[in-house]
Amino acid sequence: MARRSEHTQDEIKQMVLQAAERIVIEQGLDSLSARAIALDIGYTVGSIYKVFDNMADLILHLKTRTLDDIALTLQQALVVDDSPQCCLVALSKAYLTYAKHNFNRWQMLFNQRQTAALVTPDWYKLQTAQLFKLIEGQLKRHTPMASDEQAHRAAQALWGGVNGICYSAVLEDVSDTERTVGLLVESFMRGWMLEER
Amino acid sequence: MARRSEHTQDEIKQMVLQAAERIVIEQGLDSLSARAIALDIGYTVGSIYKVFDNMADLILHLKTRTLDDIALTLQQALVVDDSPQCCLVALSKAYLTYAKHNFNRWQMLFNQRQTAALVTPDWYKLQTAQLFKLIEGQLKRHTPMASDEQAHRAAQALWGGVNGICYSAVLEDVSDTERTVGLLVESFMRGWMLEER
DNA sequence: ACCTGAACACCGTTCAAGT
DNA sequence: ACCTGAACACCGTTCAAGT
Repeated sequence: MARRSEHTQDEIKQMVLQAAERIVIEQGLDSLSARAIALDIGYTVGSIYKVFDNMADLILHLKTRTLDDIALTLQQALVVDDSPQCCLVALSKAYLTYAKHNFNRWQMLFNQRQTAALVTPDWYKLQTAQLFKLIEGQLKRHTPMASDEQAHRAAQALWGGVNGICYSAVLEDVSDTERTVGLLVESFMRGWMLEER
Repeated sequence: MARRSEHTQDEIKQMVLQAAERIVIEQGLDSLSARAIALDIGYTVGSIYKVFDNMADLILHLKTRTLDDIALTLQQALVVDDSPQCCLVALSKAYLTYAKHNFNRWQMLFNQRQTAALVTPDWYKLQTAQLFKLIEGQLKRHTPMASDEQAHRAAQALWGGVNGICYSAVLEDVSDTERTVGLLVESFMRGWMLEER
């Protein structure tokens, strides 16, 4: 069989990613399979393994795309003139909205399906770190005298917290999560500010 | 084939749960399969489907056991005479320690593998709600004038937050999570207390 | 009645063999 | 060189047939 190559390997890679993303968005990560992707792009499974090491590798690349998407959404939620506190509330609510509107993609980020075996590569860690940098920036704007280490830890606490609320909100369809997230951010900021430093 | 029944259905159910739990603890949820359980208890897969609807149902029962275990651990972390704030810090750190020491079981709680299809039954929701009640209790002890609704929302924010930090701590092996959790709880409490009510 | 064994429709992954 | 098709070792789930 085989056929004259109609696509470069790089084109196939992009086709695989797009098809996989569509499946995740429409049916969730559990429905993602190499065979489903192959069917979608008109190749056979073997071709997928030419451009990705395995499914875990592919999923990691899907996650990266989603992280990019989230970073973009958060950037757009920032209004330059607003106070740091307002910005942090805005970022949190934008994140929550993203999680609700892109449920399957967002949830994929926290699903360890097979990925557990994989060592998280540095470029992925760097990317999640960049999301935290966004929070750190606002915290340092809010409390300029905070050290890098303090701002870093506070960002970890605050954003980790926001993420946790989103998670339980979505898993246990809790209502009125916007207010809960708002309460966390505002209480935390008020209390953090007052910490002896 | 078939053989004279050596165990009641209820005994088999317990054997299945115990074997499944062992597999999850030792190898993680990804390694759990009906065949592996069957092999372990000396029956065939068919027997599992006599006592559980499907794997999702079985996993839900495993989750319940873990939630019970966590509730017990948290109860033991409480020292009656301590201040509410100290209790909340103690609860959070006990939870974090549990998550680290029982990684596979704890992570199972947040894995939606197949379970997504299932509607979360009320008894499961009630059980998670009871964990939150533990937090709510301390919050009301701390600020007796808070309404039920306020204490509930604060518990949601605070415990959701603690959980989120545990999650990112464990996924991205962040170090020094104890201090980050401490910072969240202490800052939140300080800020919550000062909220106009 | 209880349990088995085999089947069905799926997986991820590999690789000899075709073009 | 590129791609296929079939294979291998797994899944979850069902159910006729044995005891």
